Amino acid sequence: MADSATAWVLHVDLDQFIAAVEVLRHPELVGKPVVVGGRGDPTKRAVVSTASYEARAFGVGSGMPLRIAARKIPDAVFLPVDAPAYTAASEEVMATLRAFPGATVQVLGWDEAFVGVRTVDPEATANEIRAAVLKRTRLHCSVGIGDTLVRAKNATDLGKPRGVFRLTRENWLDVLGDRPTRDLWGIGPKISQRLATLGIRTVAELAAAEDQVLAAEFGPKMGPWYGSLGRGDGAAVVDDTPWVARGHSRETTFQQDLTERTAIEQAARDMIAPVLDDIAAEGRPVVGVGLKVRYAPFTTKTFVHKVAATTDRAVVTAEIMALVERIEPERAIRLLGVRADMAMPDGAREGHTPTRGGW
DNA sequence: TCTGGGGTCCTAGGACCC
DNA sequence: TCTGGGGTCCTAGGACCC
Repeated sequence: MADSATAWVLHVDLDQFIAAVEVLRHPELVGKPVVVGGRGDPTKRAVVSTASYEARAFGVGSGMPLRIAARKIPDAVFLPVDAPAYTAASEEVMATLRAFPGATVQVLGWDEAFVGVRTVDPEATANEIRAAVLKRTRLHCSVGIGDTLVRAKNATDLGKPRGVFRLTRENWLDVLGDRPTRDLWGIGPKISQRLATLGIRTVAELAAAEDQVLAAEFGPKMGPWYGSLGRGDGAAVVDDTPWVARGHSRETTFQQDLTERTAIEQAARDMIAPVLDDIAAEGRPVVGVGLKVRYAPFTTKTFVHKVAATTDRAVVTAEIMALVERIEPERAIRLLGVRADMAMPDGAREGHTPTRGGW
């Protein structure tokens, strides 16, 4: 009874993570506009992974084509994506979080995680975490505090950079009520547009919308789910059960569109190998395969096929190559993707949301 | 201005069965 | 000639996230 601490959800999010990692090992880049994306060549087809705050001041941000970024900042520093370096930095950050006494850590990506804690002063705990991460990794982060996962996640942006912000049932609508629904995690451009056709434009309007109305437009699960996002409701307990991948894939956008059948087949074979390596590393059988093809300029088709459980690389390869046969040979190919899905073990964590499996 | 790569989950519709 | 009701499985497509 002496313990008056209560359970809180913290959302820890590194500031400009990828750019920050690059600046750490290239100290001469401090204060410069740094743009990380693709192979670091702004004349190629690729997009920005992360831009430093200096680059963002010029209007460059994630998802923007590198060509456009180069036009906006001709003398920016362009760097290639170095996934192993970011994975290593990420593991240091996550280890720091897990070392926190009593913390439950649920990783969401390279640069963010939910942390469940019991504390009387969540702001103090958040700042202790920020200090610990900075000390061990020299990386700055921001922390959102919430009484649910959704509220903690939405709070983080309000604290950025290098800050802390708290969102609870009490202040949720005061802070976010007048904002567009697009600002919410899980509401993208398409859904916010469809919501607008129902007369729902703000977070407060979404929070007040009836499940029945939302279900009629978006389906029995997604409709009510969007309503709960508007209220910030949902899970309040951080779940650190290990995540089990559903499948693995590779996809490639060609610098020049492919038109030759043999070139397409060779590209597919080249992409299958690393997928099979990923799957072999998990030691689980393949139960489905898929193929994605983008016909230039921008029409995407997918083909999927269930297969009897197998660990035989030749069988999986043959199944995918059979899908390749369905590509229309007379059309130019801009993108090719191959995928394999694995059998799920008993007791694996269920996905809870459409946004991302596992939270 | 021209749009990456790796994931996850939901919905609609057709096939098929009883 | 007109044609039920419920259920499951599968495929294709769409939407979102980092």
